[in-house]
Amino acid sequence: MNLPDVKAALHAIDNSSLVEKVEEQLVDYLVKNNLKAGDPIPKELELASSLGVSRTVVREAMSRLRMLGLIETKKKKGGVLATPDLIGTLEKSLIPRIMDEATLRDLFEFRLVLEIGMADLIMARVTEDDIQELKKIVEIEPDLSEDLHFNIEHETRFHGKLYEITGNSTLKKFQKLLLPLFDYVHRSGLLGKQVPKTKYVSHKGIVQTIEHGSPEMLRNAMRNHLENHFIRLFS
Amino acid sequence: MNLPDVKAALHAIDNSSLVEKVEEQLVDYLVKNNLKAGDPIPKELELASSLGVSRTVVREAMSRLRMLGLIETKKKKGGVLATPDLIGTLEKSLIPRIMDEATLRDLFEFRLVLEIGMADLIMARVTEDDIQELKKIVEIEPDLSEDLHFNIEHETRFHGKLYEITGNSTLKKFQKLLLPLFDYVHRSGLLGKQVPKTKYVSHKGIVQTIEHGSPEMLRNAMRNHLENHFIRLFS
DNA sequence: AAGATAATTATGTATTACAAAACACAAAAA
DNA sequence: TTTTTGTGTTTTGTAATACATAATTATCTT
Repeated sequence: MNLPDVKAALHAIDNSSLVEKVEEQLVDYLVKNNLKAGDPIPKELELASSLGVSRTVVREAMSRLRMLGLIETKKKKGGVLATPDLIGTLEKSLIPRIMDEATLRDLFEFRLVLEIGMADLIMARVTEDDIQELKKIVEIEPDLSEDLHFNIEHETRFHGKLYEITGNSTLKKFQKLLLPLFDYVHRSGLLGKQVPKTKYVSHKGIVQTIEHGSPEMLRNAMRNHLENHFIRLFS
Repeated sequence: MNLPDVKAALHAIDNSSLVEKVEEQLVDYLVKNNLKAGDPIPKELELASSLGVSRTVVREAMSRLRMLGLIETKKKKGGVLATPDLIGTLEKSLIPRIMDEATLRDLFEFRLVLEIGMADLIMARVTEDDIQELKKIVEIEPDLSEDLHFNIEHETRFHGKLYEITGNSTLKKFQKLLLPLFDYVHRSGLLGKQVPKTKYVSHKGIVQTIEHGSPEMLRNAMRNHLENHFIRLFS
């Protein structure tokens, strides 16, 4: 009897706690009843007696949903459905030194993928003002030899502006979220050694491409700009 | 006195509940003490008395961390630090009908960005076996006129395989997470009307590019393949 | 010495009690 | 009449206690 057979024959025993079950039931309730933001949720005591558990358990489950931003509660008023903040939730569990290396590497790649892939959004939505601001940023582009910390700050400001131009605030928040992680990954030696810093397409080059080029050209420029990182990944 | 002044003069009162504060303190504790996966956490009663709150509050806070996968607890043994599952956490709060439209649109774009940007990962890591499997998938590429449901399933299988080839399992999980959302966005009329389906670069074309082309060519092919979606976005 | 049994310890669940905020509505004051 | 003030009620937030349950350790029996 091989593994799939076993799985079919035996169904997994329920190892979850009451809280987990109630949590599931609650989400189920929200979805099934087609509730939308602002709609009220039954009182804790109602839920407790409906589900046949103590208020303690209901409260723990609701506490979890509250953390996800799925619900909000007020004294006397009770709970209402809210619109959760995806990225904010992610933030809570993203603690570099705790995460396993595979995921860290994955997220590092994730950034590269995003920055290349967002070229089309940038080209479609960039404004004259954006270009002026980018120019102002790259005007003071630091030399490679200069202070590393300043370099990083500059990098962040430039790339951050690019994310902003996409007009996709989820994307932007995601970037902000990943920032502390890169610092960590760089330092951790997770990606093999730092390659000798050659400069490929510069920030100035990217701005020029945005101003006068095409989405395709921007993708290529961005890919080239990130070459150092790719080398470390694929070596 | 205008608003910024007020903000500076008056700092916002602390409106957070005890549970939230304890939650924060706990995460702080984990980070500050440089704990790594498997390291034990103080007992609930210790924490309660250390923090000067009831066990109820400590348990609610820990329940939240447990949900994030940040800690695990066993009877008699107590709690230990664990490695959280980022995407799994996201999954809990990603309920399409509850999310606001702006975020839904953002996530729709997110997918397009990813699929174009991951060309380099694909080209760097694709194997002969992968190509054979892709060929087998596109062999039975359905006609546009055929059953819509089958079309969607086919789309999913093809693009899912591409994510898999990247070797980035976080990316793959992310895709899986976003799947139900696209269904919803398509139906919701959130993106203006469906454009008349023209076929641009086909799945077959993409496979050919992967087999014989360059990363740059794959990015372009992918961009073209997704043209229908981009049109809806930018119109 | 091996295995069964009991004691111990920490988490999981239930119950009760009360504090704190939000709301409703009546009573008092202008 | 309108506004303020008080008073009661409801529902969540926190605390305290008790006991159930699982895992570990110690103890006992043969």
